[in-house]
Amino acid sequence: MNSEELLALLSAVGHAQRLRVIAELADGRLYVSELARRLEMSRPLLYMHLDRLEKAGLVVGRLELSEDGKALKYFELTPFELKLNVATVLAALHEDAAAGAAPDERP
Amino acid sequence: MNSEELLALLSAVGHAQRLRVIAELADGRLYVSELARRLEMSRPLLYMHLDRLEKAGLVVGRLELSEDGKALKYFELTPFELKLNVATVLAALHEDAAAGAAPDERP
DNA sequence: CTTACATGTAAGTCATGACTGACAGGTGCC
DNA sequence: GGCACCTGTCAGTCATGACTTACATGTAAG
Repeated sequence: MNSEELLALLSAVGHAQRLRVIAELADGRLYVSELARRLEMSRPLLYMHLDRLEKAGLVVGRLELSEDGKALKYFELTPFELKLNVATVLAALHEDAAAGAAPDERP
Repeated sequence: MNSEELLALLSAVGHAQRLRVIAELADGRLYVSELARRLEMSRPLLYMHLDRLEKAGLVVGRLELSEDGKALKYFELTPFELKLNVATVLAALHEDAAAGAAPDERP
């Protein structure tokens, strides 16, 4: 994991609203409108947060057709586990340097 | 750990510059001006980042007098370790709710 | 055909965090 | 005194993230 991925993850989780989104999805998947109602949040705003979370790999969204033909966009949590300490930070920056110095594994 | 503390921690670490600060301090403590030079960052800016890190409990600063009487503000890393997953998030939000509902442990 | 519910996005506002430059002060050294 | 260091903070700019309102689309049910 490089620093870009690490930053995406940390800055995604490091926001009060997104913390609530994660908590709400912990019980199981939900579609966007329903989730917006539960969190009392406007849908466009929720979209942004879900975008952020999805880019960080914390949630995945899937558009589905319900039995009665309605389109519903379901989001569910991706299991994640990160041990955050000094070593993690150093490793991420280290990986950046390695990638920058040697973009390809073997010449 | 409640959500406020969790957010402080995550948003503190979740920034490229502060990642570099942490990495630089990993080798040992440094005083502000020296740290600013190494990171090629203006001192006022560095102060802000150090503030943020200190409030999150990731670093501690101590003003010391060198042998020749110069005042130096040394910063050093505080060992930290956080396991970040869904359970952590839920626990933090849970703690908020508990504190809000029952501010005192026993009546 | 209107109501109700869903997705998706564009446009614009607003607050905040990130950053700069300039200044105040203090000490030691030549 | 003047230079070379340090600490600390204020005032201001700038970019970005967070947020709202409004609209376009589609389907199903009454």
